[in-house]
Amino acid sequence: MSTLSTIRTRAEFLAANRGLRVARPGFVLLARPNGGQGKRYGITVTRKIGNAVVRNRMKRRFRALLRAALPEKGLPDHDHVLIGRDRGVERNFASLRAELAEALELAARGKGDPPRRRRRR
RNA sequence: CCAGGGGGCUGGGCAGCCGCGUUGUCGUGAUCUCACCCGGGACAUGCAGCGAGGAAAGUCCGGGCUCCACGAAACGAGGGUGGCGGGUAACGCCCGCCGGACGCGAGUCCAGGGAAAGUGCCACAGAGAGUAUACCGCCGAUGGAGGGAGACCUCACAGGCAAGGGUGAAAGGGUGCGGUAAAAGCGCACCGGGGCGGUGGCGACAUCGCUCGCACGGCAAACCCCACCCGGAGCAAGGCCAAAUAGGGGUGCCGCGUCUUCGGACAGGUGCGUUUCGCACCGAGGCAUCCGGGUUGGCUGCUCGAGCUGCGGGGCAAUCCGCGGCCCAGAUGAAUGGCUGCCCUUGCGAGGCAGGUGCCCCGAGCGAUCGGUGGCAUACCGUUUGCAAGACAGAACCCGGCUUACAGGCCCCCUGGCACU
Repeated sequence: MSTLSTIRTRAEFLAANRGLRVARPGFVLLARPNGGQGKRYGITVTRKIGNAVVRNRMKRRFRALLRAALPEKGLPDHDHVLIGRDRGVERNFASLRAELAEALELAARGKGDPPRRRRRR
């Protein structure tokens, strides 16, 4: 039973940004292989979304989503990062759940939007 | 009942399923580890306890704590505070009181020391703005000119005045009477103000008496003066452990010794051994500065504290004292949650609906009125049902304040008005 762990350093978040990218109305899912670290997740909600109360609530709801979905549908040995979007604030929970399942499936099949940060280094 | 003033409290409730953080003389373990057992530690899991706010916010004051600096201290610089008394660890906070301004009142507001130490400023308007002034105006007693027999009249030249008009935020005390040619603290009364004294009060101050004809406009959130207070930086403070870097390069300054047959020898430096001394290595580098490279993990600080609460007592109060009880977040990409149901509050909509209310109908009664499986209406009270909404806002070392944000609800005291008894 691989336990879910979180990613927490800035470098890991930046690395995830170069992986697969699937955008949904409420959030953007990033997925990237992490070289045998198991399933890990991270959440990013920027100041643009709202004040501390709004951001914290969004993180908690995302965390609840990920804990429910990842053990079954998550990509093994990948880092999963959810980025909050404006429309995800107080979005219907069932919709979010469906969108996450959809996004994970797309990611599993290797389909995603092109990485945002194009060509660097 | 209407309008208003002051103060305090609260900040949705209950339940179910699935989760998170932390604590435990707690239980479990074919797990890992110290070191094989015992035992300890780690990890997982079960159980039990606890788990955001009144502002956790802004980071504006005051402290605790930590490190740094410092001979006590004084003076100076810089910053702050500013009626008086009290509370406090302390404060720029709080309470009470004083003074002023506003309000019919309950009450509210005040950066509220000094303008008689000095400097400075007072825009515009206005004649004049702090050495007062004279635009319009008033007078013209006195002197002058003219007239008249004279009383006196005319002129407004000398001159007198600052009452009235006008300007302004402010015009060098105010009102009234007397006085005068017209005026003026010129005189008087009252009010205001200065000085001296008495009384009351811890005090700010109040009050009374005498006295002075009035001198002292405003601004100190202008400089300034006076009194009092203040060392600096902050939990990314500070402490411990682990890991990593392995000694690279540039520039500047100083130095690079003596002998030599150029192989070395001596002097010198470093390390080791207990030492005279021996062995090994170095024999050109040293210092300063800049660049480059590496680490930016864990534990601790870290939550029991100027703590919360009940009762009793002192005090008008802020608050203090005594006794008893309680343990109440410690996260770190940052726990305290996700979903659902019922209830509560508010708003919007729907159904006349077994209630109320109004009208009608029928019946009874002389009548007030009463009765009805009766009809209609219902905006109001109520009821059923559907939908929506439930504020401001998330601890980050900890306290005491201030300020700002905030849906709704509850309680207490007081004022003015209306009505009733």
